[in-house]
Amino acid sequence: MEETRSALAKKETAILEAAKRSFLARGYGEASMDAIAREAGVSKATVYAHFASKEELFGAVIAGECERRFAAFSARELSPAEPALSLAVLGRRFLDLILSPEAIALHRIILGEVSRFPVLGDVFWRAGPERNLLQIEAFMKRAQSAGTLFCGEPRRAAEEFAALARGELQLRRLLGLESGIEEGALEEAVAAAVAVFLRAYGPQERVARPAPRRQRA
Amino acid sequence: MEETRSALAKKETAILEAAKRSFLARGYGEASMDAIAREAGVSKATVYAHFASKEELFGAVIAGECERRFAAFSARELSPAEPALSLAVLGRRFLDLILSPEAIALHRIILGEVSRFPVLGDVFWRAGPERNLLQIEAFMKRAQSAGTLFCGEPRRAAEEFAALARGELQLRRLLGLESGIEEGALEEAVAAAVAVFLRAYGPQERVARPAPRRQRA
DNA sequence: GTCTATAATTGGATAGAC
DNA sequence: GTCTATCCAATTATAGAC
Repeated sequence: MEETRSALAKKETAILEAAKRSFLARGYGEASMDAIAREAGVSKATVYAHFASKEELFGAVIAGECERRFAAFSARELSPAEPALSLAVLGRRFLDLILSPEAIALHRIILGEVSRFPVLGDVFWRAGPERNLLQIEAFMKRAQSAGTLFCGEPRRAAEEFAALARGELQLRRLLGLESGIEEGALEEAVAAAVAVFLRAYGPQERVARPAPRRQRA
Repeated sequence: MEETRSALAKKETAILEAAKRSFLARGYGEASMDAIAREAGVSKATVYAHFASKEELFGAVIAGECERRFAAFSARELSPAEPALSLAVLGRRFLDLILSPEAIALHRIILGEVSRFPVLGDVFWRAGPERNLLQIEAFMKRAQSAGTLFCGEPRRAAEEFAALARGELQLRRLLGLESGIEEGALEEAVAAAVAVFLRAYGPQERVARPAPRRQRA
């Protein structure tokens, strides 16, 4: 019995793995059930014994991948006492997550297919961006309570921080530009995002700036 | 002769228009040359007389659409004397451009197909985001010269402002969430982006904030 | 250049034996 | 559940007449 269940599970896993590779590499349209079956080492009929259609297999792959990829993101242990440091760690974690080649591939697929499978939009949003934002928001709230950040609504601040950290990096990766990973550039981007965020909401007092020149009345 | 040229141009235009509608609505994979020819009112052979392949037609459509859509964006006439006002106009213009249904559809297609047609990444980047950023950067430079903004490198500031204005709005549209256009929300998003940008780089003097509580040594 | 008709291939899905 | 073999629809691309 266990042997049987194990064998079944193995085949299903193999199919899902092969499907994941095919879909992420080639997109829904170009991935073929033939190729998936071949790569999984089973016949096409077996694939259809486990998944009623190509669309269902696709949905299972994408939903699983969304859940798996974004589950680990957390800001719980970051201390609000030193916002500069914690935000830098948080920003770096965020970028590592959304810029990974797998996340980029997943992102591309979902955006490319969301008009055909509208439910993917919800699934992805809730599993990915929304979860990230909730974590960041929780940190903002703690920092505000601790008196180390002054950012008004934590949710809005979380979106602003995420937007600053992302900058144009994510879009450039999605477009296939600068696939080469420049470690220094990532650190620099995070540092810049933290700097501007703290200029706006940080605790430091700032010196007055020269008043703008005015036309005479 | 003119009749002939006009007729030829008309057919080519009709093909391009039909192809644009098909590709933007259904994506590359699901759009068929049959449907495009039918919708353009010509035979499939005529389509192939003008464009050697489906890929070539797709490339022509996308490149043309990128150029056409983003060409008008400009910040040249915005005055740097009143950064709050000008940034609000600029941000609103930016959002109107990138959130339009046509831009969203174009974005989806390109991200979905860029792994198959890598050149699309460059074409889109240069025609769209890069052009927008150059306009914004030019404004930042002028405002900095005028002494109304203090933002360091204008290019970085431009990316930050664009990121703040975009926030999560663009992603949510791309994912098909909140397709309903809420006019108020747009204005609010722009106002928030301008506010945080000016908190970081604006000319206003700011009051000191209470120092964070510290642990005793 | 344009059309009709068709070739050639591909890919999703299934029948039937085991 | 799994396999082999096959059906059927759709699609890209082209041949040949005008």
